Amino acid sequence: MPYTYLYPRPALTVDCVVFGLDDEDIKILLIQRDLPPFGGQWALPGGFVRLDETLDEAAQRELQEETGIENIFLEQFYAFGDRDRDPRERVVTVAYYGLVNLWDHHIQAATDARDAAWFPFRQIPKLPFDHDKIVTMASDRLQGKVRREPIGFELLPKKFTLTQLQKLYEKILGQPLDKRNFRKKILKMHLLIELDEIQDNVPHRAARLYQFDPQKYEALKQQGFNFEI
Amino acid sequence: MPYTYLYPRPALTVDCVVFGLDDEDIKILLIQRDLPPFGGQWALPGGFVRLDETLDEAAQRELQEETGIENIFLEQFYAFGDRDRDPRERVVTVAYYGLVNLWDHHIQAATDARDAAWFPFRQIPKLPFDHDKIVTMASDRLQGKVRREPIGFELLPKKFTLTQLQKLYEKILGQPLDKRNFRKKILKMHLLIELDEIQDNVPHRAARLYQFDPQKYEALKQQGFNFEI
DNA sequence: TCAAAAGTGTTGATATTACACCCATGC
DNA sequence: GCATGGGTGTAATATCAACACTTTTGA
Repeated sequence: MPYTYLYPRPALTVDCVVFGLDDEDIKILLIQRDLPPFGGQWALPGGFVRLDETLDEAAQRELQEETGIENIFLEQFYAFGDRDRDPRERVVTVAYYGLVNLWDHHIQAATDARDAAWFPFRQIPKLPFDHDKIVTMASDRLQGKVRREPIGFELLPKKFTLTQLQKLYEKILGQPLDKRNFRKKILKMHLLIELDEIQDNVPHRAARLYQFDPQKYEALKQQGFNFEI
Repeated sequence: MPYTYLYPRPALTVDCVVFGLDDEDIKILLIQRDLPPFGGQWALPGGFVRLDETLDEAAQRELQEETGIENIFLEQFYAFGDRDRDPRERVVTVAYYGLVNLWDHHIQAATDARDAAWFPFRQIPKLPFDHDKIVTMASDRLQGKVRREPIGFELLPKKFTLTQLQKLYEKILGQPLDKRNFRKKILKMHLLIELDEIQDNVPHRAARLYQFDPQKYEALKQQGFNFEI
């Protein structure tokens, strides 16, 4: 069922750079392409935008279809439109970055993908198209975002310790942080609710648990408060 | 000469939010649409992306065609893809913001536009499509950009005074800055070359002229220097 | 009693803000 | 001599970076 237009149009796709965190390295989600071009190669999940969905919806859908991951934090960051970025024809892609923790999200390959897997960020294979460029830019944007907006909390369980939070920031920012200074800075923002609970079943002194207070954050933001780590 | 595809495609356009500075307010460049939809209304310059040009090229071309402004600083900032943003059909637009000074760039209406004109930023008419949203987001992005990258210098003549520079930042940021602190901060960066020249033909004490040093900036940036005002 | 991580303050350096007067020039 | 903008310094405060030991707990 062909579609005809008066003028030629580029194809429009979305691509997703999803960063994943577990106890170790930061990882990135790739799929093994099933179809040409670059069949068999590992690449970013993504695909064509349909007429009945927004760009954000297209990104969430493609991610779900190709990797099984649903309903995660995804933010659009750039449209890549170089002439020859796709060997088949002119394709413009709108790129998203996302962030998930690896405990809550299990991947499974599906549509158009033989396989889906997490790769340690420093050991990503050479990617097809301009996906290397997309990944680099996504990483930069994520770092900026995570410093300026409290999105890191989405990766932790509801109740978490300050050390867990610090480790998370160290992994995303790729640098160690001073424990005392980190705690001072975070607590001074008054965005965390100190709970009357402590860790359970740990083979050492149990740490106090905290909870992020999104309402407080929204309220402070109204007043011009700037989150910054 | 119709073009046929196997699957339907959204149309792809670019739109430009160009901010202009002169001695007074900050202004924004609009065109009066000649064709439907919204013929006769003021809107952002922009148009369809061709197959043989990158997104950046499309933005520069449309701007040139519709307003006569050429070869300016333009940066892509977001793709807008809501389903009903265009009443005709599904159109995704990649939006750019730009910055020019009003002395060097004279506008003239052309293709698809009856007229082109600068509107004071606070007196923009109601715009069609989702152009209001695009303008708001462009303004936010521009402010972030101008604080973190020395793009403000592009708006001044090659040789400028510190007061000119300060006035420029005050207009873009929409807030007054302290003269002594501003000068301290700027000079401490060592990005300005102090010239042996002073202003000419001014009815008061002539101010020293400075010049921005882009090479120095690139060198410092390599070393992790962060421009920030 | 040992291992493992939790928790906690101070100090010096640096950056930020607020603020007011004299200077040079052209008219 | 006056109007106009040019140019300059300091003190108080806030922020940031560096740094090490004691505490608690379970095994």
